[in-house]
Amino acid sequence: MQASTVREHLELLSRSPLFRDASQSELEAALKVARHYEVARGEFFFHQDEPAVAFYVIVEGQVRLSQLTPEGHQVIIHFMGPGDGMGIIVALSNTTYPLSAEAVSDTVALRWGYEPTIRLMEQYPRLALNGLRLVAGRFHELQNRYRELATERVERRVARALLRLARQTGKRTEEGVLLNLALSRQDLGEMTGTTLYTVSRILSGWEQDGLITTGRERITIREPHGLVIIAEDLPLD
Amino acid sequence: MQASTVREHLELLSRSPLFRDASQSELEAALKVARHYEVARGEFFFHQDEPAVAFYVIVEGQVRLSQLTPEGHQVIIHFMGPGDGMGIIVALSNTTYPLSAEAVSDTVALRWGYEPTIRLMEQYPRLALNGLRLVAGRFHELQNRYRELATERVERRVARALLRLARQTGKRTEEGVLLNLALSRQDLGEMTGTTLYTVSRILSGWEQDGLITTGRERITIREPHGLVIIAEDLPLD
DNA sequence: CGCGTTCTTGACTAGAATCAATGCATGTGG
DNA sequence: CCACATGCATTGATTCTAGTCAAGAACGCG
Repeated sequence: MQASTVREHLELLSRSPLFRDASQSELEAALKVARHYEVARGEFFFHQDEPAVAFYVIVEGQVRLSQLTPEGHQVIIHFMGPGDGMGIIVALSNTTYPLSAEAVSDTVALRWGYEPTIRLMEQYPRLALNGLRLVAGRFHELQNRYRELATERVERRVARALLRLARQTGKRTEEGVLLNLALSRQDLGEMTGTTLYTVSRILSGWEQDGLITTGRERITIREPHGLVIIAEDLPLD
Repeated sequence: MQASTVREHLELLSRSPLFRDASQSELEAALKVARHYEVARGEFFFHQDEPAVAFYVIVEGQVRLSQLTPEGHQVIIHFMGPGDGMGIIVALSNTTYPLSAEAVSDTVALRWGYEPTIRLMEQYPRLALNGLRLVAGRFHELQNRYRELATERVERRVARALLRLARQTGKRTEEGVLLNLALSRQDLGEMTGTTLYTVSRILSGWEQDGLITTGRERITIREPHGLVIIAEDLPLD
């Protein structure tokens, strides 16, 4: 690896929540046992139910985490971008991956195997604690989405999903906030526990109201505030 | 604390997943910084959105973990019994509890504060790793339930919930497996993301088919196999 | 330009929520 | 021990959200 790349990676790691407050030497020790790993668009980092042998921190690109039901329905659990870690939890628990990780664009990541990770964590307990914290946040989020799914209407869930995506991967344009991500109606349905038809109807409605503009696998949010009103079920003024 | 109690606690901890493979000295160190904690039926260990200051391992009794939506709907996330740990995740991430923990029967627990826990974990990385593993399992389960909620019908979800509860707190009787837990239709609804009316209708149906017998806050499963068939959507033979 | 996706829209249906009335247990106090 | 209050459970009638199915339009790519 080139020196400049190493420096970039160190820089990225230091900004990644997993390595928060880690010293320079810890970062270097971690990076030393990491492998550079590239995955092309459409390829998988790992599949559901495979034994978990490694965890990854994304350097560049975007990854979709999804679960497949025995009946063949897909459920999208999360999208991830640079700095995010995948599989941290399971790589340490010696089980199988509970979901599949697919690159939705060409993706570069750092990869840690099981043994090195364990050694690293035992040596630097801070990393294990950070891992726990990180997982805590993810857990927290999943619980909230579980609650949403149990108690809220589809329209609110879709509104929330869009706002979340906007925060994660939104890109300001003069039109509004563009979701910088190939995102089909099907995908949105799988994220919110509904069908592509219902999503289509909802988006059409919002487009009529001027809240968003849509295209094939493209959505721009013109009035984030309007979506917030729907997501939070506020009275319209 | 009496010596016999200490011995019991050590015994319990050694069987608790959090302290799996821990040495006797680790257990003793952990127990030394723990506090005995009792909560009467109907009282709370902690409430949602309070700052997380401690985690607990249940010694005796049963605890219901639930979330309250801004609109006032309640969602039951989990029931816990002896040996289970609550708040492990958040107590280490210095945030707030994402849910409330209510004792559904008089409950005895061990309690660890934030500082001692951190020190313990830094000293014995194994505990942090175990914590991670534990959370991984819980995470895994929550993901599965999220997927269920997104893709499955109410009847299947209720069937699964009953089977889960039977595994956790079931008690064999000559009638079948009794759910040893005051469990109202409302509770079941909040566990499965539906209403008490729908639950009532479903249970009535199953009772007609001879799968279960019900009473006020009491359910006995006569034909677990029948429920499995519904839960897994197997063809009936 | 033709082809495969993705998206839209309409008609219909079904599953489940909501509302309302009533029936049962359980525990309480006279 | 009975009358009563309270909370839990059942059931029916109705409504409505969202799923299903079908047909065709729009888009982007080779």
